[in-house]
Amino acid sequence: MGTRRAESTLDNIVCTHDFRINCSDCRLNSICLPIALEAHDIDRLDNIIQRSKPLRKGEHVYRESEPFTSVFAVRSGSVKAYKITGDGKEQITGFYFPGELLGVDGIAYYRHSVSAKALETAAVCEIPFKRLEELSTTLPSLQRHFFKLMSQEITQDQQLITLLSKNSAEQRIASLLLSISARSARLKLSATSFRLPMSRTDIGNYLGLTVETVSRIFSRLQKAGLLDVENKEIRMLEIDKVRKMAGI
Amino acid sequence: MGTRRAESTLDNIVCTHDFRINCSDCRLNSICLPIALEAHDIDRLDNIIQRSKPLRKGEHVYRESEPFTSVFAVRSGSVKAYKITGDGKEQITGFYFPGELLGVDGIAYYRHSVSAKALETAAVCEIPFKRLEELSTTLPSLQRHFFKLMSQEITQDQQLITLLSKNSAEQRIASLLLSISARSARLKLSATSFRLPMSRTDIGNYLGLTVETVSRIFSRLQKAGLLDVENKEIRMLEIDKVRKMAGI
DNA sequence: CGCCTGGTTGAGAATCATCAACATCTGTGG
DNA sequence: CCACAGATGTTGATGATTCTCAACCAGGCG
Repeated sequence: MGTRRAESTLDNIVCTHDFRINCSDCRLNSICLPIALEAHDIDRLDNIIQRSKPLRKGEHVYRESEPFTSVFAVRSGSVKAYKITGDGKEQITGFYFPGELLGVDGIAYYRHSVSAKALETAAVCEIPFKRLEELSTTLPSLQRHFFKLMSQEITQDQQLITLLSKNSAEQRIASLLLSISARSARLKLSATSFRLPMSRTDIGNYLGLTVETVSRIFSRLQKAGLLDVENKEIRMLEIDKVRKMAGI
Repeated sequence: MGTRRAESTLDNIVCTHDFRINCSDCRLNSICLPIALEAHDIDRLDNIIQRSKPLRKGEHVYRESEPFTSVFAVRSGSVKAYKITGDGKEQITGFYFPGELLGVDGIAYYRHSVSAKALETAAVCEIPFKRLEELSTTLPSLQRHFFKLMSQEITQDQQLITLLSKNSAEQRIASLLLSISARSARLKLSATSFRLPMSRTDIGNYLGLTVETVSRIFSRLQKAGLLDVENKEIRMLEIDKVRKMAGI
């Protein structure tokens, strides 16, 4: 009951105290921004990146409608992006894990179109966009990589659109679990055992479901023997069946 | 019964026969790609743009998983983007009207992640991406404009996500109508009277609803006096009530 | 300890999907 | 120009999924 499975949490993959580590040494650099760069170009990028202090749970990386000045890479922990709709409701548009880039939504209008806040203790790298833009003009591979990241954001959003438009509650949950599983694996962590950093309410919000439905489906999947759910700790016992359920 | 309201169709705003018109003379240039450019820079962009022959209804601009080489600007008519999901279903991810850019989804993996086909007779400008990229490095305002367009795509997708996640069938339809109304207005056409280029099935697919539900809601809005629906011709009689219904 | 937030479970209600029948529109060939 | 066929759209009856409301439980923190 009281035991924690801390070894599987996503927020421990880099030491959060040593936030001065630079891009060349960062163990995330194979999935983060500089993937396409040569060593000496990484240093040039490294010079413009600002490493911020760890954020505590609930603290904002940036807020909707704030002037857009930077994009951010998650170093540890996790972040949710959300916007407040016309009628005051929250809509979560994405969850971001270590190595993932957030904030590109702000480029269009020089303002952030969503807010981003830490789901747990988290650290982010801040990359001033103006300087990134300047650097891009002299480093074509950086420009290309940056285009690629924005395009990935589009592809992801479109996947979510499909999920919301066509799939049942069960399929949505299964897909989210598989997505988090894949990201956990990308970080060299377990693909079958991980901790959900977000609340059930957040999951429901993101997937267009109510908390109750989310809760019921977790229970159902557990009863069916596909999952072992213990609060936020998830163990996927039958990942193939989960895949099938998600429609893959 | 037999009378057409052809004056309001979106596909007539430029002469589809004269597809050799260049960017400087194009009446869409204030909303299309070169918005941020000086006259002599527009010429440089103009040189790399290829104008294609008009597409007939159902013809593809590009197909999912084809190698990505170009982005496209709609000159006349309209286009839908869609992808085929794992289990063989179609999911429409967007509708594109004159002056709008499509194809940026392909940048990430050098392949198109969706297919795009003409909803009616349509003409598009093809912009080879490689040359656009090269030109971008010497024209910062073009690079910035291009970032902006990709970012807009993200913002739009996120709006659709919110729509699908939080809103009722009635609200989704109302929102789509308002979106098309706004785009019609941007093309200097009527904001209250326009022709829907897509089928009811397409609308349902895009909004995550069945055809029947779409049809019923059109009927309901007509009975309530908010709309005048005559097949694909829409007249918005009470646009403020539609706005309220959409939650704006 | 008790409060408060977050999560679970149940019963009933609402929305939307499904199935089915029918109407209308489009375009093709006579 | 008409007739027909297939596609597209409308309407109704029924049913399933998910939401809403409500009660209850568990864990974390002052």
